[in-house]
Amino acid sequence: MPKVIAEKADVIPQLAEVFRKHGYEGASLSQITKATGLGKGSLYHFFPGGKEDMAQAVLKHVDDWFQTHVFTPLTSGENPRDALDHMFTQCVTYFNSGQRVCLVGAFALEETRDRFAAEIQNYFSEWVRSLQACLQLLGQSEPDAKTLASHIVASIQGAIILTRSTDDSSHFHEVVKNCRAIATQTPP
Amino acid sequence: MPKVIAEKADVIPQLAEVFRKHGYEGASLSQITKATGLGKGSLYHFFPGGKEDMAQAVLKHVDDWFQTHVFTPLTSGENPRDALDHMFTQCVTYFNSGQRVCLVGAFALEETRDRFAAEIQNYFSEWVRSLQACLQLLGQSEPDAKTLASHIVASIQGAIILTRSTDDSSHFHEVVKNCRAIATQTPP
DNA sequence: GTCTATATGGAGATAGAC
DNA sequence: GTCTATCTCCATATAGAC
Repeated sequence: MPKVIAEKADVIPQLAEVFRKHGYEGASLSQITKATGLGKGSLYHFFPGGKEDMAQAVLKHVDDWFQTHVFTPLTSGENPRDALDHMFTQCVTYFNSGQRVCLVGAFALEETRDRFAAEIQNYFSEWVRSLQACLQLLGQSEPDAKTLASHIVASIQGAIILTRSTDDSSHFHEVVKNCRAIATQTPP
Repeated sequence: MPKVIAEKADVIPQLAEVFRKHGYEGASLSQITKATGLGKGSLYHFFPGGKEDMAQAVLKHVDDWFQTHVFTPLTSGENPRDALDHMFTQCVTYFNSGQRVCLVGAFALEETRDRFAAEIQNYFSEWVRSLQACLQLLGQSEPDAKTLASHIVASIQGAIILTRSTDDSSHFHEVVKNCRAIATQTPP
C-alpha cells in the first residue's frame, strides 16, 4: 500500500535534517528517499526543481521559524530584557546546545553559497538587525549595539563549530553565558 | 614535456584551496587535477590513499602553520599582551578579513567530520588551550580565561560565517575589535 | 500521488605505457 | 613521476505504469 502524504510541508523536517547533516553538496537523493520514506517520483512531484528546490523549501522553513520565534520577538519591544533572554533560550534549544548545526551557516561555508546567497544573507541580516534593535532598547548606543549584535550572532555560530569539534557542549553553554553578560553590561 | 615537481609538499597549498572552497565531500578529483596541474596518476603516486590522504596532508599543513604562527607564540610567555595582539593580526591576515573560510571549521560542520575527528579536535583544543594560557598570564582567573578563550575562538569562526553570508568584511573587523576589548578588560 | 525502470553523466580509483 | 585509457559505482533526473 503506497504511502500518501497530505502536502509537501510534511516532509520538510526530514529534508532539513538530511541537509543539516550532510550539507547541500553532500546530501544525496538516496539519503533523502530513505529519510522521507518517499520515492524519487513523489519527491519530484512535490519539488519539480529537484534538489535545489528542496533546499530552497528547507531554507524558507528555517527562516520562517526564526522569524516567528526569534527575530520578531526581539523587536516587539514589550520587554527587551525578556526578549533577549528568550533569544538565548531558544538558541540553546534549537541548536541542541551546539550539537545541531545551523543549516544556513553550513550553507554559507560551502561553494554553493552563491546559489542561495539571497536567502543566507537575509537570514543573518535580519538576525543582526533585530538583535541590534533590541540592544538599543536596552540602552546601548547605535554603533555599540551594531558591533555587539554582530559579535553575538557570530559567537553562536562559532560555538556550534567549537562544540562539534571538541564534542563538548560546555563550550556552547560558556559562550552563551558570556554573551548574556556582555549584552547586558553597561558600556563604559 | 611532462611537469615534474620535487615533492608532494609543493601541491599542498593548491590542494588546500580546493578543500577550503568546496569542503571535503564537495571537492572532486577533476577540480584537484585542474588546480594542481597534475594528472590522477601523479596524485595517486603522492597520495596512495586518495582523496582522504590528500585531506589529511592538508589538515596537517594547516595545523603546523597555526602551531608555528599562533599557538606557540601565545604560550611563549615573553610578552602576553603582544602575543595576543599578534594572534588577532595573524587571524585577520590568514582568514583574509573573514573572506577565506577556515578549513578545519568547515570540516567540523560536514558529516565527514568523524573521519578527521582527531585532527579537528586537536586543532581547536590547542587553540583554546594556548589562548587560555595567554589570558591567564594577563591576569585573568583560570575559569574566566577558559570561558573567554572559548568565546574568542568561537567568535572568530562565526565571524567568518557572518562575513561570507553578508559579503561584508566589516563584520569580521568589528568582531575582532570587540574580542580585543573583552580580552584585555579587567574582570569585575 | 506513488512507484519501478532507466538514461546519462561524473564520481573515485586503477592499470600500464612511457 | 607523469600520462591516458578504462573500470565500477552512484549521482541527479526522467518516463511512464498504476
